[in-house]
Amino acid sequence: MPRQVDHEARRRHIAAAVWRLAASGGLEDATIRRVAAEAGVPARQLQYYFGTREDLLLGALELLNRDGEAEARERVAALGPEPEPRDVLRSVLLEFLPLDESRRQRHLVHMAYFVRFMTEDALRDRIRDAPPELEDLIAMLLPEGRRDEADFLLAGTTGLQGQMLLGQLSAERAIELIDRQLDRLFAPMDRPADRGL
Amino acid sequence: MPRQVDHEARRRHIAAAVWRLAASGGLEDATIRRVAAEAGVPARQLQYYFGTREDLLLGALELLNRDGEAEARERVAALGPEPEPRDVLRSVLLEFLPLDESRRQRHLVHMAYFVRFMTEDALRDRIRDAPPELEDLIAMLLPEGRRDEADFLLAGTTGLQGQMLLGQLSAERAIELIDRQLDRLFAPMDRPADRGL
DNA sequence: CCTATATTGGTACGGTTGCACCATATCTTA
DNA sequence: TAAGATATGGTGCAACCGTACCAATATAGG
Repeated sequence: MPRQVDHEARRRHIAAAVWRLAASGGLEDATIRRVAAEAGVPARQLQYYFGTREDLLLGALELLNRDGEAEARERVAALGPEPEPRDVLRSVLLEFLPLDESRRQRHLVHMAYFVRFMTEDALRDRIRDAPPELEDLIAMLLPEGRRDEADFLLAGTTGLQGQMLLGQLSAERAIELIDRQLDRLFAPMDRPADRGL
Repeated sequence: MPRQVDHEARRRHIAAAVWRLAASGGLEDATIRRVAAEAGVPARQLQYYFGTREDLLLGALELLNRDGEAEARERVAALGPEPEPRDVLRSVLLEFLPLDESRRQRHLVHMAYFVRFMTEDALRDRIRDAPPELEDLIAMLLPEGRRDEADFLLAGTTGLQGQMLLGQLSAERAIELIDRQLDRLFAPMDRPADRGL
């Protein structure tokens, strides 16, 4: 057999080029030739490692998500051995905000894929399976597991994400808004649970 | 002078074709030739009424926003002469949800423009001026004008919009979640304002 | 060493893109 | 009616697109 090459590494290298282009100009900028130039490899290599352009975009998205989940898990783990539920929840929510370049680019790329998510059935199915567990997790971390508050909390966080990406909202303000909601939801229970349930 | 033509009507007719294409396949599907075919006019006409493709996309967006604002104002006005603040607020928030085909298409198109909003400076400036007044309005409609709650309420609503567009959330559930938040924020004030301020 | 095969390179093709350009038609005003 | 501005139509061009195809290379197993 001929030279063995680390496929995973090469795919990741190419995928990173897709991310950069998609984040700055949308999916339409991620053409095969442009991605190849951005990655510094011959265009033919993209064909070899990903196949068609559709496969390239899908593959790049999958790698992005994998990286994102790993990063998120890492940050939650960094909270220590037995973290407070509130801290875990806060960490999970903050994962949705573009607080560093890594997260910013990731969310930017997700936005670029958004329209395709909605119209192309292949993508649509893939996304409709994951998120219920996320809402479940948030509800579990909330005192008394208030589902309505959990759902709106998550929605609010993704809303803040959008405003931050548009430059309408500072990181400090976004975090402050989330902390205010957490203050309320984790408030001492010596009164009738302010209408959240 | 020659035949006079209703420019505004023609531009709107063409813009509607842009919306349909952008809503179903993203901005990259809104090529000059495709838009022309969708609108049933020669491609040359797009050049005449909009100029370059960039101008076409910008013009189509502007018409979309104008239509959206008009529709929203109409629905608020339909509440009657002296509506309750809560009803006005609810109406404003529901305007962000894709509750009918008109709003659904409008928000879909906005998503298609999203990445460009973030990167192209021309668009970026245009969007950074409008929204503060919206948050102000919401805060004003809220009892005691709690700014933090107002901001998070708007963020939450746009978050629900995204989930609905992805088919993850039903209209009923989204409205229910908003109404729960309104229940809480408009709750009687016989106790110390549940930590919102 | 040698050969089978994983990997790379380069290119060519049919199709589409945005746009500039030229000619024509149509109608209002002078 | 003459004329000139407004509006329309069609075509051509250079650039780019995705991808199929063919050749060359390099290396691991025999």
